[in-house]
Amino acid sequence: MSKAIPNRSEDYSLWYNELVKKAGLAENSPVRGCMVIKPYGFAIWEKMQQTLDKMFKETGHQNAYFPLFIPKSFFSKEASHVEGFAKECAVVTHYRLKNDEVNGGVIVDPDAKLEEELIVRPTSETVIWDSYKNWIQSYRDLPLLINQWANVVRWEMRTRLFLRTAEFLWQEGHTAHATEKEAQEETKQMLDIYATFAEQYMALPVIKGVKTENERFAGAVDTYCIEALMQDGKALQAGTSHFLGQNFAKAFDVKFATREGKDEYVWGTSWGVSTRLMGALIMAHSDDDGLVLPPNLAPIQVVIVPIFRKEEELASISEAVDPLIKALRARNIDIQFDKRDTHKPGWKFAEYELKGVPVRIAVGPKDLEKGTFEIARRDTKEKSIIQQSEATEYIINLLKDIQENIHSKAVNFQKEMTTFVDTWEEFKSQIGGEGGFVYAHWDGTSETEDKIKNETKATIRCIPLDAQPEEGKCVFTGNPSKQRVLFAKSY
RNA sequence: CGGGGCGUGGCUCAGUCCGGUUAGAGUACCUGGUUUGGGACCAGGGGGUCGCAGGUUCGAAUCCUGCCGCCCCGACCA
Repeated sequence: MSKAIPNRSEDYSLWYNELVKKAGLAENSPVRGCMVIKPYGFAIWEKMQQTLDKMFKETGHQNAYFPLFIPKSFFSKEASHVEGFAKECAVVTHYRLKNDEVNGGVIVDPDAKLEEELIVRPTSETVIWDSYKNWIQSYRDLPLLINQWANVVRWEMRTRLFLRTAEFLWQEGHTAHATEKEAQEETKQMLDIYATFAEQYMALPVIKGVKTENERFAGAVDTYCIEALMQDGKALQAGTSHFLGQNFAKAFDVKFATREGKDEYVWGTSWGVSTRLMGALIMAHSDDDGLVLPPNLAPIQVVIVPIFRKEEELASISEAVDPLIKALRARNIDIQFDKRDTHKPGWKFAEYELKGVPVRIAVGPKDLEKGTFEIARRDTKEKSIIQQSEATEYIINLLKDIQENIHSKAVNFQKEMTTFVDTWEEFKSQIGGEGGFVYAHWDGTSETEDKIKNETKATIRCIPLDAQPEEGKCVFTGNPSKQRVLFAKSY
């Protein structure tokens, strides 16, 4: 059997790239830095969307939609925000094309210059807060809990499928509250939702924490994040939740009348996850044979591959699997019966492994004779012969078991790749070697953080929320520190 | 924007240094047959502006000049 994808340990980024393409998730588009998400990849994203959307609505949020274009002037209202995004904005300057009389083709009509340029949103804080000014008058209008599913554009210098593309799909929540405490609670609630989603659906353990000043979102008072560890020992920021304080309220003049009749600025939050989660899902669990999808997010959870020579054989196989298909569908399992005669069984086995389908059932003449199914699990590659009458319950339990197994495998990996270091030598050799999560003391200054980054490429991923206070000395300067922070090389 | 590499059927690439039959292979695709419990085999077939433009030459994928595009490493970042 020829290898469909490169070996994971030999060249991780080549492996990742080929896997994304071969599994039919996405490909590079002719448009610079953009990607085409193919049906199978989009089906996974849709499952993520549905799950997250439900969690948002259960916590009182509503969806809305705001414009793609943002007038340039909106950006100048929050100084640190514009500074953070200025270098990566796509700008619309004209609104019309015309025929090129000289060279043929079309040119931008110089007469159609916009009076004010429009920025293609890199994030929507500014347009949304501009609306909030009109939506919020009194404490009765609060809290305002809005989410939007949208695309955004950031003109990145270098792109990578799912992990960093010039255009990406995401969800951005933007909330306004009467009190600082309530906004803080919202920020943390959404971080918890992201962490729960990562753990329970993506089977991905994450570290919750707060960003240092260097890594903070432009315009935020505090940026909280979840950090995940990939199989090559690099960290990936999988989601962020920002406490905005009153920064945007002040910039866009969003005030409300309190019960006491006083005018006050509202308190804001914003939070988002993107198609980058797809990258995390792929990199965290996949192996040299392809994707390994957690059952809770797999578009196809169970596939049936019939093994047959003649039409009659397929007919009797269909008859045998029909009750199983009905029973599993009744239990909300996504099951597919691949009766195509254009591909051989072996080809299908390899294909569904590449696509990460958690459970595969093979049914042939031998099974029909014995009244059995051959049931194979993607995560461990184990095969079992199961009586047809017991198959439904077996598969339902197996899906649960696979979900748990993928999760605990990722938990163990993260544990093995987590080290606590106290000396600069250890720090350098750990980061330069196998990488992983490195907990070390830090003196709390941006200067030290920058120096460590310049020397080792490692950054502070976050100051973990659940870290125990611990007296120590900064691994770089030796200055006093009160708790360890999480270092790693990152994507 | 700096440093490196590469543009040849859909995909992966050989051929380029040292110019010379009709430009090749693997894979994918189409047809027929044999196959079908782990990416089948045999036979036949279709598909190429050799990135673009110009130049040198009897002759250019190959040499020269200019341009364009892509990938990798950095800086930047969800």
